[in-house]
Amino acid sequence: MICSICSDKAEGYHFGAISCAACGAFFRRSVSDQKVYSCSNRQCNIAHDPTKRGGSCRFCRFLKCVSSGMMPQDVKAKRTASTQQNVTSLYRNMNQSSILLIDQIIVFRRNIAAERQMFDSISRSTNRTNLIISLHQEFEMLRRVALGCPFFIQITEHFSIPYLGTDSKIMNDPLSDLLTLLFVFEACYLTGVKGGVQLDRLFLPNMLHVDLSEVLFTEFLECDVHASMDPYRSILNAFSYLVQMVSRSFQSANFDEPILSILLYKCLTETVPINYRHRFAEVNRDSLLTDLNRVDSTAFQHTQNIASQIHQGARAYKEAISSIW
DNA sequence: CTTCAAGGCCAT
DNA sequence: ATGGCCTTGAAG
Repeated sequence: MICSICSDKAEGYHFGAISCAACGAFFRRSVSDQKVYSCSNRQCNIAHDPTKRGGSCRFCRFLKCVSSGMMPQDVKAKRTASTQQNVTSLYRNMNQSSILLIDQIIVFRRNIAAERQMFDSISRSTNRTNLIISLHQEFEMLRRVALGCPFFIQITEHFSIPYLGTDSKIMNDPLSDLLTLLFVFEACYLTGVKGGVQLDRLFLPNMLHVDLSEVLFTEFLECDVHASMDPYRSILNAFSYLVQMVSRSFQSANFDEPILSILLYKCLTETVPINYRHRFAEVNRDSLLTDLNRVDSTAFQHTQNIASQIHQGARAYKEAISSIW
């Protein structure tokens, strides 16, 4: 067997890909230390070369690891090993309605994933025009799926109908705040899961991505004509914040689906304007969170921290995006 | 029991 | 920072 990253002799699977121990160790360090790499040409040769030590480009090596099938989620999966155990004991500690709610959220996220129009280019960066088009598509889809989903209807029932605006107003109604939050949530989750944290790259849910290394991001900002630089400063800040803070937290917390669902529910219900909040939703949320705290207080702490980061990130993102919407 | 793969350690 | 070597835990 040969290593699918550096073509050296492989010794078996590491984090989901056949690789040598060295590339496995490199990948593990990259993820667990949350390194950030950058490279201007992005197609360096990664072949193993015994004559030089540590010579190859880290950005490209990591990219090769990911594209060869290594999964950041698998780092720290085994030794802590609590994931599966915690999920079962989490379910044991919950009442039936909480379990049903979590299942609904899991189905909800899967429905969204199934409905989503994927851009085929996983490895090609986007430009602003593509970004705007994909945002419109994404928000239309989120709106449609969300309003067909019972738990979403429940938490929004006090305001959803009168506020169903059209595109021009989309950033100004409470529903779009929820959709923005969904979008930011999925973007940060994916960025963590796909190793975008190391690549300084924000993955959007439909697999477009935005590079944040200085040169490439400047190109992104300048690729359309009428670019007075000012409004785009906030785009850079917002995107950087999402990658550097929220995606990182997602990656290190490494939640499984039920805990992700609890986090999402917490974020969504908190995004509903305070005088429109649904009483049952509040009760449900508190119940989910106390159950989580009882079973896994570390994960509970993470949900608290990440939730507040997501709220900040969604605010920054909304501001940045509305300037180009 | 054995095997596989993850994390820790540490000389380089 | 790297990668070889060792220990550890889970799965078969």
